[in-house]
Amino acid sequence: MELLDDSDDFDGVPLSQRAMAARPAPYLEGLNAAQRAAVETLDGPVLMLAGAGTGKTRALTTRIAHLLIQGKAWPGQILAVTFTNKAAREMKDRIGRLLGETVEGMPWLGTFHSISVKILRRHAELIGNGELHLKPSFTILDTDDQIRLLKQLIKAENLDEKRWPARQLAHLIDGWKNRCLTPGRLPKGEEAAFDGWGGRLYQAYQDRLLTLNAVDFGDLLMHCVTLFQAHPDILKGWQDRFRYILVDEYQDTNVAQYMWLRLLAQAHKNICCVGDDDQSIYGWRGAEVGNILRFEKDFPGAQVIRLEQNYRSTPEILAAASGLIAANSGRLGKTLWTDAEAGEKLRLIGHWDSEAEARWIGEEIEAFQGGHRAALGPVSLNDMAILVRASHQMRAFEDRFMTIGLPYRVIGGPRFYERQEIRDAMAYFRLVVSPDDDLAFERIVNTPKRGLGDKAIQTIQTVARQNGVGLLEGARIVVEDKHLGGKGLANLRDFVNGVGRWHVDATDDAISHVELAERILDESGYIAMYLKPPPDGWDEDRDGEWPAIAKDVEAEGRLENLKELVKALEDFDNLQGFLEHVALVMDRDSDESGEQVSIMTLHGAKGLEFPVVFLPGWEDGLFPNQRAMDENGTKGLEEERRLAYVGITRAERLATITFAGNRRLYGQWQSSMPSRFIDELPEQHVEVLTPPGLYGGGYGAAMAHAGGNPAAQMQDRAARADVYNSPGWKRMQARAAERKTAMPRTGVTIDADPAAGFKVGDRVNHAKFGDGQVMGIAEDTLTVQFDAGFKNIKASYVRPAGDDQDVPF
DNA sequence: AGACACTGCGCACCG
DNA sequence: CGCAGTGTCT
Repeated sequence: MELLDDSDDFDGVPLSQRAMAARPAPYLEGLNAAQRAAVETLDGPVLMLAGAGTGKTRALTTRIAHLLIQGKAWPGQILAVTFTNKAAREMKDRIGRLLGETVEGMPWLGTFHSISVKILRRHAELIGNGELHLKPSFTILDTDDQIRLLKQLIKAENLDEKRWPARQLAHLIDGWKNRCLTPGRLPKGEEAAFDGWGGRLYQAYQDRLLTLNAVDFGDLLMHCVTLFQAHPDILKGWQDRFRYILVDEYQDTNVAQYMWLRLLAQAHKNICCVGDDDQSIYGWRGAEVGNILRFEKDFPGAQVIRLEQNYRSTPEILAAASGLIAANSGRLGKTLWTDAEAGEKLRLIGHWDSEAEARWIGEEIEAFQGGHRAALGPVSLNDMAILVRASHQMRAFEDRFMTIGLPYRVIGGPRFYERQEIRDAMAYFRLVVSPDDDLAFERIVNTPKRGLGDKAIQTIQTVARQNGVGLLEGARIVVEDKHLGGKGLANLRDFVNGVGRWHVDATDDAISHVELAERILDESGYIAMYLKPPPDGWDEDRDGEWPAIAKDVEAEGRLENLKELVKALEDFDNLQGFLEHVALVMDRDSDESGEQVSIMTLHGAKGLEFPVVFLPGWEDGLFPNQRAMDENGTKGLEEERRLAYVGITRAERLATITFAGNRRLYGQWQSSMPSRFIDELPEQHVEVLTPPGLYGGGYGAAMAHAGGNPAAQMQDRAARADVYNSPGWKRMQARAAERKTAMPRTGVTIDADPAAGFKVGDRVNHAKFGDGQVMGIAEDTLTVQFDAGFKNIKASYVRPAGDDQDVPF
């Protein structure tokens, strides 16, 4: 087959001639020796061990620019793989900047998944089981679809969904796919997983995916590998094409990705892998640190280049991080160093509970922002981040920051395209584009409510199966033959006709795909679902059009998201192109507007940096995470330690570690011990803070004990336990216990006047939402109408409007 | 079919 | 605690 005929691979003029004539290689200036070696060692296998903050991305992008400028390869002959879309985007930007122009001609710079899709689309018909095969138009299922599908299969086998949860099976199958184990390749022992049903259900799932013309994320990699293995000629074509291969975050590759890379690199061995074994934090989802540790064996003659000069952090931060990670075994070993001047020690502080922790961090952030920490000067909110171990920790901060009106942004969490309304809208688009997309049909046939319940769906399914057609076509037959009665039938007819109409529209140039999308969402009644219905007796002819008002704040947000979705369509030529993009790439909306503190998980923070970093929740069980340790023993603990290392090394100038004595878990208060990682921090680089004297001398004294004798604390865990057995600590616990028992579980507040004297109609002020009016009162919660809409808010968070006093707390 | 109450379960995460 | 999934009622 002809592989080199694609226009997208070779557009753009040879960069080599143009750029080389003009300048002698200014892009190499300012690189240190190691970086320069990493850039200039172009041929043969190279392992770039790049510690945190050592200019890895710079080396990588410069290397690509160098390849292009030296004329070693065309843009279309370089394969550059990243893990996240964000990383891919950033690399594209930076290469563009290096070359002084936008490089549209790097078609093979992307994530493992996006590149795999491109490859698979060209050979889809070769993926199959003999009877069925994929079509190039295959859809990519996300986790949600995957679970729904598995649930159906488990049901089909008459298994109890409680005893065999689909989630668990999904996990199992993902694990197999991560290791490139097709159903046929499962080792004997493993197919018996899931009480003996594992192998069988896996096979059934794969078959079902084929009939749906669909793949899941794991398939993208696995199918590529099996394709390459079964068709040497095709593999050869791709090997010839990709003359140079670069891989970012190599320590996070799993077995499937490793096989994928090896197959592609085998022929010419021009592969450059970049990674840091100390930052391997994805073992729990199949990443193999072994891949990076084994590189020199896999690629004999590999050159290993170490990037060890750190340009990001102060010596204190580096020393603390290095001291911590030294406790891990089996490292490749790196010594980060910096010539930056001395900065501040890491700070360590304990708090009574997670709320106190959030409160304190909030105050610190405000103090930094106001410049009240002289050493740093005023710090922008954008330059501060809170990095948590588990996402549930975020809530305490959100609550607190909301209360004090501190702008924040949560990074991670449910992503844009995972939201219900987006997925619904996408299902509409999918069904319009591919009428036999049964999963899309199932998702939206009764959304909005069309009076089609379980029974109606079953009828449609039966009819579809009898006629050997998809569900939409089945529904059409149901409508024609009137297998259904009453309202449901009429609604189903409208629905089927609507999809038919839109499908025609989609192939018609008369209407743009953006307009079409709006039309679909409108005519389907989907938008109306989130709008206030007109009152009874509202007559459009007489009263005019009922204005579009969202039902509530939540609906308002959803409508906003839908608007954004439609707007995003403008960047594409048609719906198909958009759907393709969204399945893999669509990120959450990143409104970069204004100054905001970032809150994110440690996993989400990898690759980022902030001048000021807060690391809350350093308690045994939470961090290191109990489950990680239970399930993976020492390996799990070491991965947690690497995560701690990643966290500390995000900080440029100041890192603050905090822990709380009590934390709510599943709604229950639990007390906990400070993290064992705290013991592992080199004491000379840590300053133990005494918390503000909220609780009198006892607590302060206890902390002073911890701070005054760090050595004792370091050497002997029992000594640290002493801290928490000190009289002050005990007094505090006793007092808190009193408060807890006084705080009844029934939810009745102790406050005699829970609504704090507010009555309906009062004007109130809230730190974040501004002025509003009380519309309703339930116990201690007020319903307040702000400019931003209605909010339910605890009475203690608002104050009478115009009252200049601080929020009572 | 749809609304509502009740019960049991669970926190990493990117494609 | 918050959610999703189930059961019960109208």
